[in-house]
Formats: sequence, C-alpha cells, structure tokens
Amino acid sequence: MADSLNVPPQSQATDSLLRRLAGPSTTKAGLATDQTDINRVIAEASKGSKFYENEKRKDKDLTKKIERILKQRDEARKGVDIAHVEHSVDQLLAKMEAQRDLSQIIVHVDMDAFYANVELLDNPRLKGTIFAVGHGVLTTASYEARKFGIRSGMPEYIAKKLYPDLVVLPCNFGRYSEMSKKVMDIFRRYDPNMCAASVDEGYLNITHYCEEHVLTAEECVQQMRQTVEMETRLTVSAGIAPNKMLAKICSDRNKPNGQFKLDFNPQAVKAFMQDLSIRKVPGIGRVNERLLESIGIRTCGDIYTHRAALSLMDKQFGLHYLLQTYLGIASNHVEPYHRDERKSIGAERTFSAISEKEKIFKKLEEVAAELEDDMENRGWTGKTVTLKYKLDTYKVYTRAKSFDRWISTKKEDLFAIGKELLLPELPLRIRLIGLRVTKLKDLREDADSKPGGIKRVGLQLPQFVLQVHPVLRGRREKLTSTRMKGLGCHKMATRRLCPDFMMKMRKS
DNA sequence: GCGGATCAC
DNA sequence: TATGGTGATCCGC
Repeated sequence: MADSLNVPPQSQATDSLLRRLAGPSTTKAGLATDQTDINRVIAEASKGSKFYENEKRKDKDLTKKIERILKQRDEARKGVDIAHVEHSVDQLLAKMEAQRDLSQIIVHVDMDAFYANVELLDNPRLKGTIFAVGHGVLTTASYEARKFGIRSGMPEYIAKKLYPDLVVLPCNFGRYSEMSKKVMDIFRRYDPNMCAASVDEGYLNITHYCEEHVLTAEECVQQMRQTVEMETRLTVSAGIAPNKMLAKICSDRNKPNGQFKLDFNPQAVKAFMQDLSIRKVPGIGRVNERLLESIGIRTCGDIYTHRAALSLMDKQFGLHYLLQTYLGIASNHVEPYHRDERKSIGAERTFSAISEKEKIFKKLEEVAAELEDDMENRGWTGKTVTLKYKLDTYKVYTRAKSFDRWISTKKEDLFAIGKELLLPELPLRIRLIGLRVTKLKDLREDADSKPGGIKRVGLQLPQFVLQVHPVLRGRREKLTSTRMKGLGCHKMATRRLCPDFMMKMRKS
C-alpha cells in the first residue's frame, strides 16, 4: 500500500492522507470491517489525479507546520517551571468548573441517512439495494452502502469501484425539504424555540416540556422519536446532555434509530470526555486533529496531560476552548435562526477546466446571474464582493473589493465587479468560479421601515416574543459567548448556525 | 480590509 | 475521464 502511494510507510502523512481520501465520515456508524482494504481501493483510484496531488501538497504543508510548532513548543518550554504553569491552569479549570451549568436538558436530533431514507420512503423497491444519493459527488450513502466504505462526499466513480452495482439517485431537494419541515414541526411541539441546524439536524431545550408533562428526558425523547417515525416513517437518532456539544456527540452514540443520554453530573461528563477522540469535538477537523496529535493529544483527556504546553502555546491552540472541551462545558443556549445573523450570500460553480478568456467570462456571467437571483429573492445587498476561483490544480484564490455604497444586485453589475477582480489574474486555467457578497444589508427590514410601513425593531417583534421558550427568558445575557482563538473553533461549533438553505432547496 | 485556511453540513 | 456548494470564523498582515 505504501509503495503504491509512493510515500514512506508508517508516516503520519500516509495515514492522514488515506483517511482524508476515504472521505470526511470514516469515523461514522456503519463502518466496514476492513477499512484497510477500502483505503487501498480508494488510494488506487485517486492516484495520479490532480485532486490527489493537491491533497499531497496540503499534507506536506501541514507536516512542515507541525515541525514549526514542535520547535516553538520546545523553545517555549526552555527555562519555564512547568509545575507552576500547570498550577495556574488548574486554577483556571477550577474557575470554569464553578461555572458549569447542568440545569438545562439539551437534545441534539439527527435524521438517519436523511436523503437516502426519504428516497426509500418514496420507493420501497429500493429496500435491500445498495444505493446512494448525489450526482458526481455523493451526498448521502444508504446504511447498506456504508458497509462497503461508501461515504457522503465521495466521488461517484470511486464509490462504484467499491461496489460496481451501486445505484446512484439524483437529489430531490424539494422532497427532502418538505419532509424536513414535517419533522421539524414535530420537534417544535417539544420546544417551540428549537434551532434547525440544517435540513436533518436540530437542537432542542426540553427542560420545560419535561417539567410540564412530568416526563424524564429519556421518556420525552423516546416519545418524540416515536412520533416522528409514526407520522413520517423516518427514523431519528438523538443525544441528551446538558449542552449542545455533548448532545451532538451523544446523538452519534446509538445511531441509527437510537438515543443516548449522558448523566447530568460533572463526574459523568468528565469521564465521558476522558477517552473521547478529539476529532469528535465540533470544530476540530482533520487539520487540527493532526496538529494536536503532534503534541501528544489524541483524546480530550490528553488535553489535561498537556495543559502546560497548551498554555505556553495559547496563541496557536487556544487554551480556553480546549480546557472547556476537556471539562465538557459548552453553550446550552438554544434559539432559532434569525435572518439578521446572515453574514454573506454567494454562488459558485464547478466545471471542467477552461482557460479561454471568453469561456471564463461566460461562467462568471452565469454565477453573477445566480447571485442576482438569490439576492433579489431574499432581499439582500452588501458592500463587499469577493471573487473566488480554483485552478485546475485545485488551488483556491480569492480577490475582494469593497465599496462605500450598497452595491447593485443586478447581474450586469455583479458581473462587472467580478470581471474587474478577475482581469488582473488572467491568464488562468480554472475549474471553479464564484462570487460572494458580504457586509450585508437587509432590504426587507429596510422596506418595513419605510414611511407608512411598520418599523420592526429587533427583538420587539411580537411573534418573536411568543416564540421565546419561557425557560430561556432572561437567560440571554447570562450565557457569555466564548472568545475563541487559536484552533479555528468558531462560534459555529457551539452556538450553531441555521443556514436558510432550506429555502434555497425549496427553489430547486 | 484582504487573502488564506479551516470547518460543518 | 473523474472529487460539490454555501456559509462562517480565525489569523496574519
């Protein structure tokens, strides 16, 4: 295997690269028994492709970065009293522990193989066949297909090497969106303030519901899952825990069609974190997994062991966030997505690589038209336009320009700005082009505040107040958002985002 | 403010 | 033959 990959055996890069090629979800449920064999097929199918070469490049860069970090660590340790550093970290931990809040029952719900199961619902003859959903790149693999190593995000042609008779169905977004809405409406009976994190995922706070109906959390979630299955014939897995991070991790524990509740006490939470792979933590992807692994951190328990090094390299890793992770402390604040939280809107398209100027402009024109459509339909404008392009080598570049006025959302104007950004870059051979607008302004809000219209002022919207779950009232300020640094652990990881791409899906 | 990187779904 | 699209955040400059 190592020979066929043309890299030294046993090297960290080899392992990492193989795992990367196998897809982002190799750690998920339904894993085949012989991952090595699967990895070999994938590696052979990938070998020599531009995509693969790019992955190798990124891997090499990462290896260099790791070397730098190890040097920095050794440098930082020089002449430092480690015991003293550990002691101050321990004091920080004690402060954090004192802030732990176990009062809320948070649930993360996750539809099992959502797209695949909706297809199964609509076409029972699929039952027993090995199939996936997608086009070119797979969006979802059925549980049967996962046994063969087939994963979401995997190119179709590789999946077919793993299982030649694989059936690949086109996406039917309108249908998924419709079913998603049905399921979310059931969830909302248990928490009207729930947050739909994506089409097939959500967070709920069931503290109030359980009190009101004199139910244990497990009974409540059992009932909710049964209701979903009865009313939609779809199955859902759930995690029950004192905060969103823990709930999310727990929802993976008994998948598919199962639930898992964590005990609501600090000892149980810490025991749960102790042997948990750092990769399971939302926000820690394959890059940060490798960075942490390089300094000896594989599990969340290892964070404590290496707390001195992390403290000395706070800048690189973000000590605070990792300590919270070690303790299993995270946000327990659940609220629905609000329109004004949106930060950008964009469109991008991949195609077979082209280098002719006219053809590139044609593609740019197409994404500009798509973006115009989106911005008009959803009522947005903005001040910054960012052009994105991907070379046929898979290297990605962005070029941005800001204006001191709100930009026109007409496709001709978006195209003109994109062209201006693109021209100095030519000549290029590209396989993707995209446009994105940031520094947004909500035109709908604007329309409402026009003379004669009803002015809307943020949280004073009566509908909003009614939507607020009683248990959360007055809690908003109490839950301070953590300043994240170091590891790219953004707010998304703990506060969740609720993209309105469900609306987008309704369109298609 | 810009560009590169990382991450989630 | 051949590896997606949307949106968010962080860091270094």
